[in-house]
Amino acid sequence: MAKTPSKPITEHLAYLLAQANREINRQLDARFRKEGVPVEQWRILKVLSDGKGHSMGELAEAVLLNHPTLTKMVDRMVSDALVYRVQDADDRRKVLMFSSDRGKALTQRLNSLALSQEAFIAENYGNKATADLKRLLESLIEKAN
Amino acid sequence: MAKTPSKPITEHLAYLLAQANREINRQLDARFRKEGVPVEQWRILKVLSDGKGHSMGELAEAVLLNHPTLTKMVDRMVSDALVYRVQDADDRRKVLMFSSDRGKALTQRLNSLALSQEAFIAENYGNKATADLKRLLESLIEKAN
DNA sequence: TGGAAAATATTGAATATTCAACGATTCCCG
DNA sequence: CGGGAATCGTTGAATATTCAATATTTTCCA
Repeated sequence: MAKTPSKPITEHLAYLLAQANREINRQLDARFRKEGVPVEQWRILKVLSDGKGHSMGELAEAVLLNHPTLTKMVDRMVSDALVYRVQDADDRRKVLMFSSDRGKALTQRLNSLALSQEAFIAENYGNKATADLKRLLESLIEKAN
Repeated sequence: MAKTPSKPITEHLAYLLAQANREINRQLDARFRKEGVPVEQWRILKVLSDGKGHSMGELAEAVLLNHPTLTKMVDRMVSDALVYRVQDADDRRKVLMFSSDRGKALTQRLNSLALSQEAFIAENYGNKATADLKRLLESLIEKAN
């Protein structure tokens, strides 16, 4: 009886996603290095950049962090005067997060770095491939929920 | 002058990858729950399942962990008698990792859980979409290196 | 050949994340 | 209305990850 060669890990979707995510995230992190900001903080700032207050729960969902992790990351950002908390008057269990002026200024610089990465990818990987990939990812995410 | 509405975060490739990765990884983790093994350990076991010894450096690369993290995870797996270390006779700086019998048995159970997830995805998301997505991810990873 | 530089893995300290429990507030229904 | 259940966010302890430094071995070239 022959050994059944199991499917290589590199053919698993879960692995390919992890690998691609790691690589792209690393490149983005490298660009953000000079601002000294992790990618997660950019996500937070970006979500808050609409000027509306967002609750911690909303934020956690949007920026792909679980609650305690977000709480502590926000603590750091408050220390850095990038964001601030306001208790929601309508539902006093909630805390609404806002971006400070300093946070907004940083957001713009980070946005620009992120856009430049997007442009770099589109150029090296191809516009069509990039668009196709995004579409497939969106659809996977939708199905997975 | 109108406010320039910045590109929503959900349109950034980096974000879509992070989101998809998080979701798929969660589902896989949920399946592995009953074995009490994190996804990273499955990757390690899977790479070692060829029976050849793999150095820590090789492994770290293959399983998407950096060296110190891998060292400590391997420590835990050695405690659990899933893997063991052997100093490489040809290059004594290196340590070769091997899977124990217990590790191999666990690997099979995990492989089966992972395959069932793959099947589930292929079914719900579509065979063609899954294949296309994998192809695009492989190509992105290749370009990104 | 000798020895500086590179490669490999680990360690310890600092940092970050997670899990479970908690406190406060709101919801809901009997 | 009253009070138990659910929701929201935070905290503290346990765990995991990362960064910088280290020890060991090999490589290589002067």
